[in-house]
Amino acid sequence: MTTANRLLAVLSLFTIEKSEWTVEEAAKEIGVSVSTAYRYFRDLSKVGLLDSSPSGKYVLGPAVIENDRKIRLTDPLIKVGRPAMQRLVTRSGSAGVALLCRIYRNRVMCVHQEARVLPENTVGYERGRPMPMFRGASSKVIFANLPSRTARWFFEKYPDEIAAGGLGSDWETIKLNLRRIRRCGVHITRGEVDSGRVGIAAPVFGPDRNVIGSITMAIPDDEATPHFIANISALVQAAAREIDAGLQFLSSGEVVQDPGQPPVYHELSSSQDGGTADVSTSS
Amino acid sequence: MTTANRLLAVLSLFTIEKSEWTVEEAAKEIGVSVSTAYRYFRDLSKVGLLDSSPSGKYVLGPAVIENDRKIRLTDPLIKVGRPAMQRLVTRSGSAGVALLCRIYRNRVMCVHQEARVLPENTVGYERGRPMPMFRGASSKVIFANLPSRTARWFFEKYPDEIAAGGLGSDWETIKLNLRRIRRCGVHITRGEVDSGRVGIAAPVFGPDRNVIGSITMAIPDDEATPHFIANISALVQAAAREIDAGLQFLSSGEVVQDPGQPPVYHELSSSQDGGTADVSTSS
DNA sequence: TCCATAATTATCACAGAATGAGAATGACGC
DNA sequence: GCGTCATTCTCATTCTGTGATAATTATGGA
Repeated sequence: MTTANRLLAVLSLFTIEKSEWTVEEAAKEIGVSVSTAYRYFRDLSKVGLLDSSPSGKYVLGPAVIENDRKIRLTDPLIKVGRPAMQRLVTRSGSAGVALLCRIYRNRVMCVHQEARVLPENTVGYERGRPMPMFRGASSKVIFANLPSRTARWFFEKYPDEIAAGGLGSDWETIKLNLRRIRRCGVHITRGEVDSGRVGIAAPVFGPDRNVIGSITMAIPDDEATPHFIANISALVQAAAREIDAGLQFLSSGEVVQDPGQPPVYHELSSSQDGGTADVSTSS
Repeated sequence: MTTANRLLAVLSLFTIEKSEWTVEEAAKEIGVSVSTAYRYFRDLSKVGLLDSSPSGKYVLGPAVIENDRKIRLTDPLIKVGRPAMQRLVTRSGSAGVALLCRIYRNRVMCVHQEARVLPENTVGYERGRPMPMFRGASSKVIFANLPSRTARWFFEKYPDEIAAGGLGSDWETIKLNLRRIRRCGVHITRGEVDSGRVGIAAPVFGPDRNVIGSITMAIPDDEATPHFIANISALVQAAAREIDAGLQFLSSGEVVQDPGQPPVYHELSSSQDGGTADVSTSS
């Protein structure tokens, strides 16, 4: 255990379940003396990552919120994705919510959401909440588009979770299911994450053509007529292609220090396979 | 410079202006060898605070977003403030946005915002953006309610900024202005932060009766009739008192691990001075 | 306002851990 | 497949973080 590790371990102590720590608690948990723990807490507080609340309790500090804003404003995926998502939500005419997710250490995490009506009808894929890789449209569509050896690695590490997600128990079956999802271009699930919600997701690819995340519309059950779903599937796919293109553009034209005026994307990316959505519901 | 300090300094390198760093750049900037910088980057990436994007560039990582969610879900101020703000926005009938701000190292920062229509009409007090202490209703109302010696300390450190904020150049004048704001209970500014917007703010006090933040309605200019402002002022004050009470409640009944059902607050806090708003516009 | 108690910082000798340079490995693009 | 760049490994040296206690500073109650 190095100093840096211990310092960061302190930061990792702060969870939703236990969001307040005293210096002594943390010292015991990490395994350092109280003196050292105080130094850690002081240094972390100095940069705003921690904040001391009354009576010696510490909590996560304002720098976290500030850093979050930095990400919101600079992350290429979010920067490119936001306008695409706004268009998606508007065009869809749905009361649902659009989600932008990305891979995060064997998990999937929502990094942005857009909706016409935002009274926080909290959805399972809440922003910042790590979600499993094998449940829900947003996750599965990513899983299906991973490089095959990566998918294989997941299978060997999490066979039970994959089976529980309804993707199969043996590698051959799984491979078939994943290919089907990949071929389809979108993936649709019903009530896997939130009961009463249908998720329609398409993969998002980075400049190197590897899947890096997904974009999803989560619509209420009662909107989910076949026709509406077909419509949204096309829109979701179009948005995904739009984001792909935007990311590619950003990574090529490296001169993106101060985005004087946002780059203009094709209204409907007419690239190779951005055609009609091959709708199919999978358990 | 200690190890912890250098490690955290690396994290602080990542700003909106320069959101991508290579290991070598950072090594030079911090003043360590490349080997060491790599260790730092590795440790920070391991806990998700950094993330390596292609071609050796690093950016802030997903743990930042995750931590932000932890704060949103656990910070007492936000937890208590959110429902109060939703009610405020609904009752106000305004197309404006409600802001919850808190003190942050000689600055003021918005930690939550609510609105009926959320098409991101970005307001100056954007969530996570540190703002000056002497401009705008949200800031000034906090400044005015600081303990007098703290206010004095600010005066000695930032006399020019205070003067620029229209609060006076000499301590006597400033003291009078601050008292006036304090007495009034709300503070109203026009176009100080965003042109075309009127800010109506009330202070929020912690369990120890010290000001810890403020709650604000930022409404469009054309809504700002005297009658409407009077209305909103009362609502903002009510919301502030509601939050005070909620914080007090939380800090007393420490048994708030799993909030089975949210505590119920008085619909309109009928406490000591929660009466009519003494509306007055100041520069 | 004062004191009592807890929270936090300062001190300092020593152990041990971080450091830096360069080699070795790994990844990636062409 | 090769060349280049990114990243990790190795290891001796030394410098820095550590821990126990003391000193100081908040904090809360009477």
